[in-house]
Amino acid sequence: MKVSREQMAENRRRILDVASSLFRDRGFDAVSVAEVMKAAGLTHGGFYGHFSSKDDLVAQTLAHVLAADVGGKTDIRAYLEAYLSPRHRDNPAAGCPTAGLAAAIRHQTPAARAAMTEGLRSQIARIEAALPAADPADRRCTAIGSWSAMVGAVILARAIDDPALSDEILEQTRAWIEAGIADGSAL
Amino acid sequence: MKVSREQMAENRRRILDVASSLFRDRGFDAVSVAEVMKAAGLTHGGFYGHFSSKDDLVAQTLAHVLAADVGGKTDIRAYLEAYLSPRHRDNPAAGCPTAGLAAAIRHQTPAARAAMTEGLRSQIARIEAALPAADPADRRCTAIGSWSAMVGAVILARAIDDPALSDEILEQTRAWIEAGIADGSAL
DNA sequence: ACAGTTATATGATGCCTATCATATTTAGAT
DNA sequence: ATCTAAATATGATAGGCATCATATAACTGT
Repeated sequence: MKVSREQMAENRRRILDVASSLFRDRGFDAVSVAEVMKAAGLTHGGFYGHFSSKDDLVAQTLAHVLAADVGGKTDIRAYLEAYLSPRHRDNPAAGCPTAGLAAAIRHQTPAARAAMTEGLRSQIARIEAALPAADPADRRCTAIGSWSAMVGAVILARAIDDPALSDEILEQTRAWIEAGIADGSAL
Repeated sequence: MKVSREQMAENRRRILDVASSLFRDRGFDAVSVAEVMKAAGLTHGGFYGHFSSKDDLVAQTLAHVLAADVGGKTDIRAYLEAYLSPRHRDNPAAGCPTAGLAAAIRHQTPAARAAMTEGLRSQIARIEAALPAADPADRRCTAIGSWSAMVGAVILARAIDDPALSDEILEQTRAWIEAGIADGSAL
């Protein structure tokens, strides 16, 4: 049955929200359109009223979740600690979409790749801004290197079954990044 | 038709080889059992003579490809340069299985996770050994931090559609890691 | 209030794929 | 040489899923 304009907008938002969690949690392929709709409290039929295809949902979900504004000034140490924490590693559904989905984007449509490109660009800028003042070239190098290490560490920590090694990956990567931020940095 | 014992062993090896390339290239889900067999020059029916399920193939493929011995002493600079190169980024099928598959392993069976755990452990050891002598604790920190950054950078570089930014991710991550190796390192 | 439009629901359809059954051929033992 | 068991080929089977068709109901503008 028809619903109000705002209701429909809210439904759409809810679909994108639950899709982003489900995708982060289980990957694009393992989550069916019907499952997303059900999690949003709807049935599968209405899906194509909102999106033209599952690929479209994927792309829009990425744009939605990667646009998630980060508040004001970021405390880089606190961010690092939260990002490279067991808590973040163990909660992909609520965690960083880049860590959860970046590797899968290679197999998605151009629209999805474009969304990830913009997301990455702004994330790098965000980290650059949060870094202690320094030569801008060094700041960018540090921002990119640190972000690569953060994403890589969470992916690796999630991939293995040895809790001690997994914890160590997070902890050592954090120490390594902090060391790189601490010194004057750059070659 | 039946084939010789060695022929069968070679068939099995070829299945694992082509599977490892196909999986790295397109992901576990996007590659069908029939496609793997065809690429190995066989038909789909014989598959279950070699493996008990597709999950079994995935796990054995990982063990197979992650066991790929690395030759002798590694030159860390050369390794870094090759790993963080556009060439490696653009050839996932022949590239590092960790960069290509680590993120997907979260969704695989325990056997697959176990294979990745061992692969990661030995890769860290390999990098530790290749690092310039230093306090062992620092070496381990550097090895883990660097490996996280390498894997993360290739994943990010592959995920985006802007060639310039993608190149920059690789290049800056390389510079960042080299800077970390160069100085006395560690916090 | 009414009519028409439209958001969702219910109910197909058809494809793809993992897995299984059966047939065929030939290596390997006798 | 022959017989048997094993490896692969050919040919189902069945379930899941994206997508589409049609029905229903209720918002919106008049």
